[in-house]
Amino acid sequence: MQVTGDQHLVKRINKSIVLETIRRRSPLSRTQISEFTGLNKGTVSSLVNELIEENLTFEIGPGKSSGGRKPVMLLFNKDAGFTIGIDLGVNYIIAILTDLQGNIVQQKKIGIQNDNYINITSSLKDLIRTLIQEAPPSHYGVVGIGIGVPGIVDAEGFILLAPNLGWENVDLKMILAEEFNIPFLIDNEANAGALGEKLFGAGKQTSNLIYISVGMGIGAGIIINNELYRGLSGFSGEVGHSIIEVNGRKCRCGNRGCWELYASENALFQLVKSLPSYPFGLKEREIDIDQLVYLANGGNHEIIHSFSQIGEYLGLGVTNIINLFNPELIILGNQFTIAENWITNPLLRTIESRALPFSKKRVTIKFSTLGIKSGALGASSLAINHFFSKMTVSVE
Amino acid sequence: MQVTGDQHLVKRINKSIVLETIRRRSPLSRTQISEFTGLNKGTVSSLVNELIEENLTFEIGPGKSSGGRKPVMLLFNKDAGFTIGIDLGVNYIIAILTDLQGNIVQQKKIGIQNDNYINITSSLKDLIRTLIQEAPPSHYGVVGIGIGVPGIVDAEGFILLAPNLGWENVDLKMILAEEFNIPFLIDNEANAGALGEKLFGAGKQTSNLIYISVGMGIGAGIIINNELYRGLSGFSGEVGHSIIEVNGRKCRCGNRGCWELYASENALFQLVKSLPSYPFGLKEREIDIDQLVYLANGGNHEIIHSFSQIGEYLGLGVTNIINLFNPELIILGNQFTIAENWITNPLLRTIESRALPFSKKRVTIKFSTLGIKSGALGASSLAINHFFSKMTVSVE
DNA sequence: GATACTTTGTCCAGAGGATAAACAAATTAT
DNA sequence: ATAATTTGTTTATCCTCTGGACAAAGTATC
Repeated sequence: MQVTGDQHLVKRINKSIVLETIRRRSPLSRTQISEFTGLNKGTVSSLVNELIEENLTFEIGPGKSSGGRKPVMLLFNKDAGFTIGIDLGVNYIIAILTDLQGNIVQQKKIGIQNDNYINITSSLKDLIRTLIQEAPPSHYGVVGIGIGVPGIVDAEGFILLAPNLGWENVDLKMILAEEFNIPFLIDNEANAGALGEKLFGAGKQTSNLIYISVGMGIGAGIIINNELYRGLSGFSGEVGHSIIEVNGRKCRCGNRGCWELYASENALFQLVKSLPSYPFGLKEREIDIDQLVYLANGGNHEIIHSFSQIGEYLGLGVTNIINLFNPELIILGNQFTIAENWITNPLLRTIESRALPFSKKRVTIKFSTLGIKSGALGASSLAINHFFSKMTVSVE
Repeated sequence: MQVTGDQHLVKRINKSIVLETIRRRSPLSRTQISEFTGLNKGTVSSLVNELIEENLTFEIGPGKSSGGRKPVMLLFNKDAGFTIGIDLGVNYIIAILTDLQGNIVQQKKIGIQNDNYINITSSLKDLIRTLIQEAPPSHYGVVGIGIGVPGIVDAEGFILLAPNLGWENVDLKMILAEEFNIPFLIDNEANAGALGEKLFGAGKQTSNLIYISVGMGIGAGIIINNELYRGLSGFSGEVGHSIIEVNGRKCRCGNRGCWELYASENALFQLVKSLPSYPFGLKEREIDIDQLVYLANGGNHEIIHSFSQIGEYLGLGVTNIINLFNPELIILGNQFTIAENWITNPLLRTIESRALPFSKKRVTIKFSTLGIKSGALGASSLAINHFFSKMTVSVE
């Protein structure tokens, strides 16, 4: 049984369109909505009034006249509800509270170094509890909680495998739903990141983009026609395990020559450990990407060369992605972007010399600008998307 | 300005649904359509009557009673119009005439060995002219002409590059439209093949599939959520040029270590030429894939081993595709499928040992069953799709 | 074979929502 | 002060779907 057409569907479609228009273009007047959408003035009027009753928009008073009666300007009510976005990292949890436009109103960060499963879930619950309490009063309250996980998550939010957390087959959603009666949206952190960039970051103007998350491993989130592509079981984008060297090193995934063996944070650390002057006067536990960037900035040629080498390998995989998808936009995100200055040139050089001319010509490469909160923001955007998708229909 | 909802949209949506239901499930009765779709009986009745007036369906008389009045069975009128599908190969042109269900009613094949551009377009026109004349009389006539081209084609059907034909920037659509006032749909042969498999072949039941065309080069057509994914400029799927060997052989695309250097028909020929007992008593010009399969069937171990080696490399690229897309179904098509018996085992073995467990578990690998006409059928399906898409809307 | 029950497909009144046009209110231009 | 313009609401009309009534055409049962 499918979605058939009737008057209610028509109304839902048009109400979606009006709400989307207000979300994207407010402040604006009813007449402007009518012009932008092509809907009749009367129709817009009645739909807007319903949206006002539902607390999703409100009037902020008269605007400028253009030679007649002054328009009544409408604003999207971004404070009608709030979302919580959580970036569940390997060593940390970042949790944010955002309004419906993704503005951060509250944030927490805690360390979870080598913590076990019980402690992590308990910390998660604490964070969520606190943020819910700190949420300003609003009509819809906290409408959803998004969580980005460094691992393989299926379409229902079930965590199949998160190697760096040591998790396997964890139904995080169920565990959290015991305490909180709020929709949970759990997804791979690369998927969350892609959506975040699409809604709030460098990808706002773009309907086809690929977000490449370079951290300890490599993952990718694919947005096609403004929608996240999830593949068959919801865990596409395991691009870190594509083969770029047939007889390359062994990977713990069972394969050989996987891209992330040559181009991730992990790969960088391996490389750095083999350098003559390692450990550069640092204690071993202090070797992390921030320190390495610091050393590179200080002029350490060995480190600079290492970054350059990893940057080239990064470029190889990005080239493959460009050739395969022919995307408008590639956004590089996660930890490794800290090294942007040291990897940009080798990265772009590799792409320039290797990618197919046709695809290369129109693709843009950007680094994420959402910073350290990009993962959490992406997770929030899962929740925001979910909240609006319930009241939204589109036609093709 | 977007698509807004009104009564006409409702009607179009429901008429689409009814037509789709008839196309897919006929013969069936009005009541059955009502049950399948959830539409009211009266609504179905009036929409079906319109479809009958438009010659897209017709009544074939009473069906079996299930304890009451006999239903009037409806059939999709597959002969309401016809399409022409053309596989523009490197050495040949295959042209077929099909009904609206993709049944072949007429076919032609000609050789175009090393023919120049003028001769090829003139041959194309001849073929089209002939097939139009041979089309049975019908209400809509020839509703579209699809052409699959071995090269890079943009979203408007403009041929950017077809190296094996020696074509660059050819506006084939315009050239043909001079003589024929029929919609032309021109696309990469892998895209056409993917659509063909989705509509008529091994992919009927599947909404996410990838068709990999292995001929002189390798291309792929990607179908996501029942739709062809075209990327930014309409020429995604240049998967043959993904890097699988960082410092591998030079490719004429400018890159190194491209997959198709190791896994295509071309790669096989290179490999075979380096064998000790080459040319196996054949004249050089007789070395083609059919001959090699023939020799392998005759027990030639060197050839068998070559097939096996190419099969393994094929498996490497297929593994990458599986890891990246996590598709439900992979269909291997084009010339190389002739060697199915000799490459299946090494191919599957490689995938088995290399692909990520999660993705591997649910993917199915098939060989195309549409045979030598698969390209032309795919091209026809472009035209059929176009014909119905004009009268079709869908809601999400 | 007569009667009751089922199934099919059409018809019709009613409902919901969009549209165009009329209109009132508010503002600028002359 | 009057005319013209712009905004947003109201109203009459149109379109399409829906549910229910109904006629036609079967089957099942006694």
